[in-house]
Amino acid sequence: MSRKTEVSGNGCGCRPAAVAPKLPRIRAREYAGWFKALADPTRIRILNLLAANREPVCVCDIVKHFPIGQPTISHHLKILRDTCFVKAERRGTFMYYRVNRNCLAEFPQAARLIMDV
Amino acid sequence: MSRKTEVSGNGCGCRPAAVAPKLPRIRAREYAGWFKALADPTRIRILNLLAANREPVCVCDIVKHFPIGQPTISHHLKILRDTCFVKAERRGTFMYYRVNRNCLAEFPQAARLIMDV
DNA sequence: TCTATTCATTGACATTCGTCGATGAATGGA
DNA sequence: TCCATTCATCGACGAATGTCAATGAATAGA
Repeated sequence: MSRKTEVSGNGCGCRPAAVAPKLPRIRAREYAGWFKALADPTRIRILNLLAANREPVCVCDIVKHFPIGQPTISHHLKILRDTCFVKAERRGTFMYYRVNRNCLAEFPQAARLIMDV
Repeated sequence: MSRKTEVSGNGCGCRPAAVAPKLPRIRAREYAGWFKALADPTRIRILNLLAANREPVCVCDIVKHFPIGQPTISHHLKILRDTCFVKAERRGTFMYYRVNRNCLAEFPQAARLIMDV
């Protein structure tokens, strides 16, 4: 019996085999999607602006606070909408955005699952 | 006095001006860096594997649980090291990695600052 | 109906990212 | 000293990302 075919999972048997990750691939991809949506300083500050305003804010008022164009703001808002970090509602010509606090509230739970506690 | 030069911050004065984001640009960039480090399913599962193992795990044992090559695992580990999500320690030829639980513990606080609560 | 305003979408571009194969550095053992 | 093993780094590649200018869709008001 060669050393290559040993039992414990690693070649030499000098240390215990490592436990596999417990988080399913599907959920890892879901969490990664959430984090990816927040992996941009502009999106974080858009979220923070919406959170700092009690009332919903329309896109043109968001644009005023950033040095980037309106299409880019719309692009970021779409990403935040698709990950349900913000909600949108239209009033006439305007689109009013507000933060979805429930969504961010799930972060501690996600952190616990990743950290296996 | 034209409507363009009105006082309240938006052109028509029909709604209150939006409050600016409170989170400083510097901190937004810092948080985005943290989230970016977690914005990949493989890195999340590497973190979860390290968390599921009480003892530090060497790179070759990590590699066994993923369908990607060792250089790519090393690349991900470097990103997690640079953002201090994991710590490394060498023992002879081996590099042993373990999770840095303090770092993930700061997430709820970051979430609160972003959400302005 | 026509015009102005608000916002989303498209297409393009440079940059960044995830992955790989190849190679290099460090360590331990023969 | 030489070799085997472990891990990091480099160079390259395709895919995804952030940004913009231009355009389109929807709505309100004249």
